[in-house]
Order: sequence, then C-alpha cells, then structure tokens
Amino acid sequence: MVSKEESILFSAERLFAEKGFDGTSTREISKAADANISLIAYYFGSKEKLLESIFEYRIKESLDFALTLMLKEDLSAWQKLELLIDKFVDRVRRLKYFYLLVQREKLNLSNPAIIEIIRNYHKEFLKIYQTILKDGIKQGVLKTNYSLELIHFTISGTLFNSINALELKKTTIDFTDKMEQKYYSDLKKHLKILLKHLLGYEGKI
Amino acid sequence: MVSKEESILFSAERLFAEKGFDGTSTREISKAADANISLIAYYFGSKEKLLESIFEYRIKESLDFALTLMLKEDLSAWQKLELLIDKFVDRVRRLKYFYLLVQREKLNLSNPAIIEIIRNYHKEFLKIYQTILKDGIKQGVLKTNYSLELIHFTISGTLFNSINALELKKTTIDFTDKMEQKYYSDLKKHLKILLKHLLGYEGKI
DNA sequence: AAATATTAATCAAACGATTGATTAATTTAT
DNA sequence: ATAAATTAATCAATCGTTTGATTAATATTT
Repeated sequence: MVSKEESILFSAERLFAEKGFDGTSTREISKAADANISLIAYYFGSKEKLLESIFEYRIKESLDFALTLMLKEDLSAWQKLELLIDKFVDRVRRLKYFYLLVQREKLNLSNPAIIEIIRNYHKEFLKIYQTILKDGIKQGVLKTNYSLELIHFTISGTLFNSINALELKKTTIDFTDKMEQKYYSDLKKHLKILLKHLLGYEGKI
Repeated sequence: MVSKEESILFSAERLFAEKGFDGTSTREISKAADANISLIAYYFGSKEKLLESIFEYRIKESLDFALTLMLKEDLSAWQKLELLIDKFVDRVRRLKYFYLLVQREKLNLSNPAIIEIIRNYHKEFLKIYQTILKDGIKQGVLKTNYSLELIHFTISGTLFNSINALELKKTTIDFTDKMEQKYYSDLKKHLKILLKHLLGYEGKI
C-alpha cells in the first residue's frame, strides 16, 4: 500500500518526466495520484517544492549506491568500473522517469535548489572516477591522465541518448523483451569499450 | 533590420530554449520581440505552430551544411570526419539556443511534427557517417563494423553534455574568451579521439 | 493623375478556460 | 476528544486565442 503522499510523489515524477514541470498541472497530478488537489500543498507545500521533494527522495538512495561500490575492496579497478557501468545502466533503466526529469532540469537551470543537487551529484560522480582511477594506476592496470569530466560527459551522454532513443523507437516499433535485453547489453558493452580506450585498459572486457 | 515576424521567431527560439515551451507565455514572446501579441497568430497561426516554424527554419540550412561536406572529394575519409566534428561543434555553438530546444523536444515527444523532423535529422546523420565510413574502408584508412548509431549517440551526447555543462559553469565562474576557446578545442580533440578509437583509425589526429 | 478599392501589418481590449493556491468544513485515526 | 488526513468549493492571476478597428502601403479603376 502506498500512502497518498507517495502516490502524489510518484505520479508527479512520471508526469514531470513525460510532459515537463510546466506542462503538468496540479490537477493532473492529483488525478493520477487519486488524491485531492489540496494534498499537494498539505504534504509538500507547493508544486515547486514537490519537484524538489522528488529529487531529494531519489538522490538519497543514489548516494550509497555509489559508496557501497567503492567498498568492494576485493575487486580490481577495472572490475569496479565494469560494475559501475552495469549498475548505473540498470539504475537509469529502473528509474527512467526520474532520470528523464534530471535531463530536463539540467536544461532548465531555473530552480536553484535543484541546480545545486545536480551540481553536487556531478561532483560525486567525478570523485568516484577519481578514486577508482587512482587505484587503477597504482595497480598498473589503468594508465591515463585523461580529463575525467570529458569521460563522464561521454559515458552519461551516450547512456542517456541511447535510452531516450530506445523510448522513441518503442513508439513505432514493437520491442520484445529479448530485443530490449540485447539493446541494453550492447549499450553496456559499448560503454565499457569507451572506458577501455579512454583509460588505457589493455586487458579483456 | 529584422521584421516583426523574424523578431518573434528569434525571440521565441531563445525563450523556448531557456524556459521551455510550456514555461514561456505568448505575452513574454511578444514583449521580447517588441510585437503585439496577436501577431503570433497572424504570422504563425498559433504558439504550437510557431515552435514548428522555428524547427523548419533551422533545419533548412542544416541539411546542405552536411551535403556540402560530402562533396569535398579531395579529402580523405578521416579528414572528412575531422571536418564534420569541427563544423558540427561550431554550428551547435553558434545556434546554441536552437540546439537547446532540440534537446528539450527530444525529451518531449508530444508534438508529432517535430518528432518527425528530429527522427529524419537523426537518419540523415547516420547516412553521412555511413557514406564516409564506406569510403574510409575502401581507402583502407578506417576499419570497423561498429554500430553507427552508438557512435552517433556518443558523439552527440558528449557534445551536448559538454556545452550544457559549460553554460552551467558560466553561471558561477567568469569564463574569458580564451578559456572558452580552449574548452571548445579540447572538446573537438576529445570527439576526434573517440572517433579514432571507435572507427579504428591509426593515423595522426 | 486622381480617386477608389484592396491588402498587409499592427493594435488595444476582451474572451473563456485553466492555472497554482487557499479556505473552511468534514472525515478518519489515535 | 484531539490530531491528522481528506474533501469540496473558491480565489485571483494568468493562459492562448480572438475580436474589431486602424494605419499604411499597394493595386485597380476612372
């Protein structure tokens, strides 16, 4: 059972992702959540704060997702990178509405609280690369002084473009589970190849 | 001198890019364009059709940009790819508002006419890669059977992420012309390195 | 050449509908 | 009985669009 509060949050997340913040009315949200319109103000304060609540909700679970990865000390630097790719792709796939929303807000820059969250999220990601990379160089398995920011732009850009394109394809072509599965495994492989080249890894993928 | 019609189109392009279609009111557009609000309906029919007009206007000049590149038969396949990168980056930089708008509409999928334009644009781009690649393989300078679509996702994803991030950085850091120049030349270099790896080019960049 | 008719461009004002938000009343749970 | 959750009704503000009128430029007729 989801509470009305959660129902509003999840419905808004999907609608904001699909139609944009300004393209979604509070009445639409309340209808989708099967909740009275005034409950938005009751639980979240306003439509704007509802959007911020969505980010806070999703970001919270996102932080330790990366941290737990770093603690797996039995893995090599390259194995960690592979795991990072796999987990990150799965996560974006699972939370596709939220990450659609993130992409939208990245273009918007209108809500300062959300800009700050995104900025921080970006910084955290670079830290993860940094840590793994340092280990990798010490282990002698990675050799590079490539710009981590450019690498991140390439990885996340490829990931989001691919997933968005898949959703677009789905509107005209009937994708079976098997086809979608292959699409995602091809994508993961491609991302690993990119990292391999950019970080100078010479082992097997 | 720009006509009122052009003034409306350019103002709307900038506002739609910065604040989104739904986040921009017709009154805002008319104010920015210094034109009466009713001129939107007079020249374009509606707010929605104004958006479509912006796409038609920009797409028109975009098509022959790619075609003229293909006609330069004195260049090697790799030189064509380098030129493609350079020109494309310059173009996105010059028309940053329009390409912001394109990114927004890629997430939206609500206007069928615009979806079709974007879909077609994507297809044209793949054709360009295809043609250059075929030449490159024949010339023996490129060797690959890599997915052209994944390559395009990587190139355009990196490009857009980088440019968006630059705009975000500008809101806090004071970027000089020199710094921005370096940012873009680093980006071009990075995109060429990506292509080099993915297409199996072994010459100098 | 002068008078008339037609068109294109622009305007202020108003339209009905929808927006996010709030109120006060009511139901439900503790 | 008190507090928390939910509701229907209502608010002022803004939305995209349309209206009828006016001006200036162009085309047609006399």
